[in-house]
Amino acid sequence: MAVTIQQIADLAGVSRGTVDRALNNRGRIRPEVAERIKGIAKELGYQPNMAAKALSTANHALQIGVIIQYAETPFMKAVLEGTEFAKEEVERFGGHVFVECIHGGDVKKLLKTMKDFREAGVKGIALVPTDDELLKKTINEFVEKDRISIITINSDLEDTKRLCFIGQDSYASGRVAGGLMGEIIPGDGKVMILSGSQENVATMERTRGFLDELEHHYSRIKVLEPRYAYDDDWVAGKLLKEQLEETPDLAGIYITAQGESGVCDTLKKYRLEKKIKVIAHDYEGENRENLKKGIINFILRQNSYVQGYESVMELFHTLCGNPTRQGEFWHTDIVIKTRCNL
Amino acid sequence: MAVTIQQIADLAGVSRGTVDRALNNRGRIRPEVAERIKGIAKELGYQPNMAAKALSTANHALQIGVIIQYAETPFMKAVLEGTEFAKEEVERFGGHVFVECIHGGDVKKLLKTMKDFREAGVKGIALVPTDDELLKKTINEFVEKDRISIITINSDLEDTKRLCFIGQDSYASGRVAGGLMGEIIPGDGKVMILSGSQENVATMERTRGFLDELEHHYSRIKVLEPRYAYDDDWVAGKLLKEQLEETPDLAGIYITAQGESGVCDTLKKYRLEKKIKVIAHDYEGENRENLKKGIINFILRQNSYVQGYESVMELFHTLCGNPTRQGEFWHTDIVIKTRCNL
DNA sequence: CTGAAAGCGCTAACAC
DNA sequence: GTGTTAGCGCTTTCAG
Repeated sequence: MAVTIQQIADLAGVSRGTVDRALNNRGRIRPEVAERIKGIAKELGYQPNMAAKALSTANHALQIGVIIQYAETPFMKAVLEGTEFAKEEVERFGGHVFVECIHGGDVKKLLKTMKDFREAGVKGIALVPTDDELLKKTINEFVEKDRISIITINSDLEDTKRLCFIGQDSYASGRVAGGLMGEIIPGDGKVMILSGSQENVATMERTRGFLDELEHHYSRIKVLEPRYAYDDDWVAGKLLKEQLEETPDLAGIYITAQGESGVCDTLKKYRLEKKIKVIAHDYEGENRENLKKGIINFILRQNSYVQGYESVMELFHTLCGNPTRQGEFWHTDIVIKTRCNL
Repeated sequence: MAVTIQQIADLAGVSRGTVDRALNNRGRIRPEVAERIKGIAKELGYQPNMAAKALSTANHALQIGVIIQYAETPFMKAVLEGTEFAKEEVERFGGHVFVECIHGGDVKKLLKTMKDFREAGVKGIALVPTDDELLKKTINEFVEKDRISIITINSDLEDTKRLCFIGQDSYASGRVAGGLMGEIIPGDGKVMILSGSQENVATMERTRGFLDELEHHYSRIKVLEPRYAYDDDWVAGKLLKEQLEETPDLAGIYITAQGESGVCDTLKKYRLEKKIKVIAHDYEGENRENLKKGIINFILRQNSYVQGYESVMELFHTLCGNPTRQGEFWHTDIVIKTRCNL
């Protein structure tokens, strides 16, 4: 049998209520008593019973909020599937999960939703952030003043008091892309990098990883100057066309951002889809089709579903007294998809 | 607020106890009353509260057993890590998880442990099975007579009453291996398949998937007759040597089973480690080193950790009244590992 | 066959 | 500051 607060109370010669106050830093207790109780709990290896905790607090304290920006994108839709699944699980424990979708990036709406959640008594929030000073401040305020736990999904805000970040290691995934490219194109082939914009941290990191890997292990491959398509299919197609005119013997394309369909269409038009190797990110939407058809050779998946699922479950565990399970950074697997493991 | 048995009881004009008997088929209740109660529960969309269920039954009904055969192998060690993590989570809910390791394959000991678990009051068992008639019978008996839920890990016993199977789709992973090999060796290269034994279903399925993929999409690649190393490094090395004498221009090796180190050592001896591409399974033990060094080009990972973790968590959910989350087959992701995502 | 009531471990409101 | 107590929703005796 696991140790209970009653046992601690008996040993300390106090009541359950006092132990509860001590162990949960609720105040209204003499510091030296609190210390003594904590000592006994530690000695006994006390672990709170999550079922009991959930049962007794579910109706007020087990409320979790999720805020997804860019909810219209295929990628975030997969995140949402994960949160929905987690929602079901949490609600089976008597908790509540509120999911708010935001179209595109809209920090104002994000902040508004955070405040609404706080009013509603939410004790943990998982959100897809954007790099914004006011948002950072608000996060810190929520954590410190309101004791609301916050998790960043997909992109991080490192210099905040958030509980943790769940997402992919962009640099590492870029390196994986580089390693794959190195293997599948000729040793002295030419490679184009088609990126999003220089403001986007994630895609810049991917690019950096890609370059590092090729430089260190496939140094004879020639990597062309990155071009930026600003996540647009049409621009991506156009940039590729221009590149092909300059570099008719192009061997591979690494797409770090959106715009994959534009690339694939252009390749098809020029009948180059079997000749030029393509590596892209995000196993969602049209990418799946293009992978199946063999136009894209590899897709590096972010495991977005897992991000959605784990962010909610991590908050759930935290609220039930189970400390963080993975540390500050929770990097999801870099899953490589080929035509064969669709 | 979620619906509770009390609400159902009120509506049906009976007591909580009666509702409990009806909803959990405990008998000692008039059939027509039971039906009526079930009807009301359904209408109301009743979902039992897992926290309450866990709290009230933890000490007798939330006992889970895990039996791992071949526990000495690196692969199963990873499975064990997953079960240990799950164990902690379950025990935080007041449950109990007993883990029994078996050295090598030992059905007698497996059966003995199952019976011990049953005596101890265990209500769910996750086990790594071997294909054995008595084991199958015992599983069915446990499920039907003792109402103990059973999950098979890693390899399946399809024609039994087990709750589900958690493991990898061997055929699919073979196909992925084929697709990768097709990309990284020359279009008309020669490939060797180094397998375990013809009795091992999983490795035969991998081989079948590998062959299918190459035949359909890389038909000019020449696949040599499979050789069987019986999971032995020395034999594997020897078979490779023989193959190299017959086929000095070998371009790739697909290893479906154990014996990878033997292959890598031989390749190093002949200074062929950069020339011949190697694809293997199981990201554990020495394979990691050999992948890092570039001797192995790709490892297809089984996600053994996940298998261990999810098997226990699935039993936990089942015992807490949450129905199966994934269906009869729960195929874990086929994770491709390269030097870059170690 | 059915109802009543105790209890699982923890929290929170209320006394003192 | 500290103790007491009434729940949270479900299971499980024990009466009837």
